[in-house]
Amino acid sequence: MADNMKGLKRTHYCGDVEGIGNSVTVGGYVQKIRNLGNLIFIDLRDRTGIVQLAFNDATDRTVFEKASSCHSEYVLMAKGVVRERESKNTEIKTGNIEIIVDDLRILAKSETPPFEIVDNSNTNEELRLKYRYLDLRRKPLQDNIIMRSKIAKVARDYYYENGFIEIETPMMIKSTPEGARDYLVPSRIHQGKFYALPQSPQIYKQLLMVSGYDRYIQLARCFRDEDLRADRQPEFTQIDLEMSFVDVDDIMEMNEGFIHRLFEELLNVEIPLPLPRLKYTDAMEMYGSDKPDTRFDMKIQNISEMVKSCGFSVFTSAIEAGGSVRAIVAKNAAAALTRKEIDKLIEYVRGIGAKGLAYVRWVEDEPNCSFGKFMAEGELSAILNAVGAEKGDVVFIVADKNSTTLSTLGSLRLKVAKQLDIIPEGFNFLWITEFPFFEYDEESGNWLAMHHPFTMPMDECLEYLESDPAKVFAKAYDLVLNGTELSSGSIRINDYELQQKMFKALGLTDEEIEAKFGFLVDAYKYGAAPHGGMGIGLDRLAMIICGADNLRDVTAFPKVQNASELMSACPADVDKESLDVLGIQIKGE
RNA sequence: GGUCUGGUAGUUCAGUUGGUUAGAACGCCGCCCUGUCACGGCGGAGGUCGUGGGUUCGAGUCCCAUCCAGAUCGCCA
Repeated sequence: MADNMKGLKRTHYCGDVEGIGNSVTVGGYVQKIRNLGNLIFIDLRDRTGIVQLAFNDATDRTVFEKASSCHSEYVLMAKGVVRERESKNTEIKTGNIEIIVDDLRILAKSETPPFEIVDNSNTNEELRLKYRYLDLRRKPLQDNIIMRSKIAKVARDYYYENGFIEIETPMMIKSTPEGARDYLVPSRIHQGKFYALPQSPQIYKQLLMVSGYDRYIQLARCFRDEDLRADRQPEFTQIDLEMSFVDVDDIMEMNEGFIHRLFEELLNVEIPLPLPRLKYTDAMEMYGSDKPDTRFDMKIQNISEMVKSCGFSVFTSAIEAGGSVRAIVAKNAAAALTRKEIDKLIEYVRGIGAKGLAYVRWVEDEPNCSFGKFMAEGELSAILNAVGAEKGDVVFIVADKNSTTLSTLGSLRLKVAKQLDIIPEGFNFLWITEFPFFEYDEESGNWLAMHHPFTMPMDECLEYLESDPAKVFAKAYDLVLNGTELSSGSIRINDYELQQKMFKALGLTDEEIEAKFGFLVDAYKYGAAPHGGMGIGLDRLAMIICGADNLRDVTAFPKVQNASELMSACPADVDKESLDVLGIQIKGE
């Protein structure tokens, strides 16, 4: 039987113990025992840190015996007097003191854990996830979870102070088949019908604007039944907000204020405002990505003009077909990128859809060029000169249709930068603005909405809505941090007539409109102020602030790559009776 | 869904060309130790080599299948 804590009340967290001569009571887990025979030290750990308990000849014999019976991860409460350590430990906050214990309670014993609870655990993550409740005892993980809580607090503080109202929207909603796949929820009283878990509270927050709540915020749980990534979990949290009587700049300004405060309060980092902005089209031209990592340069350069009449048919035929030839320059990379490394990169770009990769590796006096024999006298040096390449650099060139050229070089730019380890530390924010409204779908030959169909086109684009969809840009904006899309938002259409026009432009019939968005469209018949908003990915924000490279490290109970959770082993089978009640039959059974 | 990588004591790993009793460190257990903080010393236990087939006189090692985990592309705002 374990002891109880009768008569004891915790006075300090382990990491906060101080004041030589004070009588203190602490509680925590046994991190480490050093038993020297007639002298025992126990490192006691709680979420704030570690304090050393000491048991020696001044200690009561029963207490001493009890201390010597302790093992790793036992849960203890100890009362005693703080005194100075004979030799200090400079590694920890409480390293100058220890507690001479006169009352020790073993509140819970522990089996030897399947892995050691230490800061630098390199235990296989699979095992740690199975015993997540033990993994969560480790300080690095506790620090992340606590940091995440602080982010949530700053968000609430900031937006509340700016007049936002927190409103919960439903978790069980109508499935709206657009974008990602929904998780469906069956119901006993509606056999054959399903709720869906929200991919975002989008429609509800717009309705809240129709209802006049003016400024809404929610730390909203969202769900998407898609494959996972390091920065993608099937359930995640958005700092979701919506504002009325605003245009693009108002929303950006409000959220820049949050970013600034967040980094100042939590990391003591000053983020200069306003945050830089880049139009979508320019981002694609320069970085081949709508979420460029702008912590390093290596911009994409268009050399189509220079090579359109050169002797290399790969270049010329790409241009003749309406495509382009573009290059990036990896400065001082020739030594690091050997032929073998470059061959791997060529293989990589083929894997992501490019036909090939031309390169110039300038390591000796004469540049080594993969297409040199096709170039006339002076052509190569003209190119190198134009892209700003010097001895020691490597130039990569892709010739293809524009979208492939840009996306390939965009990915390659990131890959090469990581490989060369030239990405500096820091927090680099960037707004991407003026997204194209429509996206041409080559398969169906239709123009599809790039964002959701309630996004407001830019004022000056309205006239092209029917005549020239390619010229229509949206009042949509993404916030990018270090190459990660942190947030996405837009101004919504608040005009019923315009919304109808928009649906027509997207080729939706009245029946489809009614079935998909009936109640939302109807709501706008009754008047809505101009409004818009965005959702900031709390998980991704936490990941970057904590310096983690995976969402699992900032999520208390994360899912693994196949969307299952290893600790509880879910999803799981349910018994036949439960399915019968729901009127569900599993295919093949 | 495709491609790639990994799975050997509790943990992290090593394991030669296929060869007889599968090793190390940490952890764990026992004994000793009064100033440790990676405590130290002596001793000990601990393995269905992910799983199932196959090749072979013989498989941790080779082949096939499968499960689990990760990375990446597809997918995804």
